[in-house]
Amino acid sequence: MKRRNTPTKEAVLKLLAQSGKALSHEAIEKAIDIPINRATIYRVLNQFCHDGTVHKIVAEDGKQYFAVCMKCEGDAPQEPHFHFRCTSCDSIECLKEPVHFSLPEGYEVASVNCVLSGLCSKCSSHNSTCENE
Amino acid sequence: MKRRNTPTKEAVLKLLAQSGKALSHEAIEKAIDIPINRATIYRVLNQFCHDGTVHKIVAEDGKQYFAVCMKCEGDAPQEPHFHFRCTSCDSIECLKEPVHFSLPEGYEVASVNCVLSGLCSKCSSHNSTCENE
DNA sequence: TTTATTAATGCGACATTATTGCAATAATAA
DNA sequence: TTATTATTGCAATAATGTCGCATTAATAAA
Repeated sequence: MKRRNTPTKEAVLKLLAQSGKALSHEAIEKAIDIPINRATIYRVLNQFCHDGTVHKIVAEDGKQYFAVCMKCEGDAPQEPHFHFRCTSCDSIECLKEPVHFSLPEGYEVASVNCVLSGLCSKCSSHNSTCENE
Repeated sequence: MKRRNTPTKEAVLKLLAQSGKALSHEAIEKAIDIPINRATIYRVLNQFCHDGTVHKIVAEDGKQYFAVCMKCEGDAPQEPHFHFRCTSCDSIECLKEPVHFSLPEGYEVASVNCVLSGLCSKCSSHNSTCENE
């Protein structure tokens, strides 16, 4: 199916790229300057995923987050990497850290979903040494 | 809050232990011989998690799966490990493979949720060499 | 520039997962 | 045997994500 350029797609992709993080549909809906329907956001995001522009992460909260593929070089086919979810500022970021593992005989991996949760550097330092902003 | 032994708890824990896998509330409800309400299953499972008897995994389908902590020795405080979700037989198992990673300065990890998806050895061999059962 | 094609969108409805309040039940202590 | 209160079932609810359908609009064709 041929793609068309629309304000919606541009806005979503721009937002994802600028934020540099993985965002939920809700975060996108809030952060974006034009009103976009929830169903549309999902359709756009899934299309991006299908086209390889964006990748999806499912966190332990069971929600889907979407991030551009990737600040890094970009030509390599996107090595699986860890994601970090800060439970304080509720954002998810892609880590440089690649995911390494070995599997028992006969197993075939199709996708990798690895999320570490806790406090990012900002929030952990806030908690220990600073006041909240 | 003090715990009480009930047929429900016994049945759920026994099922999880016997299966050796991570099960969803739905799988538990189906597999168990006595009828148990969905809400009750979740409450029991979350209680087990809280008590450290069971751990929770969230797969890329966004669903929660629960597994006993663990066939292995059991005295060590349960090292984070990979989980494998077979998309064919739709089961999740704990892998021996531990999760290793390093984090940027200042980050603090509270929980680890790593799920690999694909075909387990049984299903991948069925696909390539055998008929379906 | 105008028209035709069909991808994209908004809306409402829906399926699913998970949680919560409340009254009834039952496990344990007294 | 009785009292206490953890546990359970039920119904209601919140939230996430998907789908069908009619309308709109991006792009190609005339």
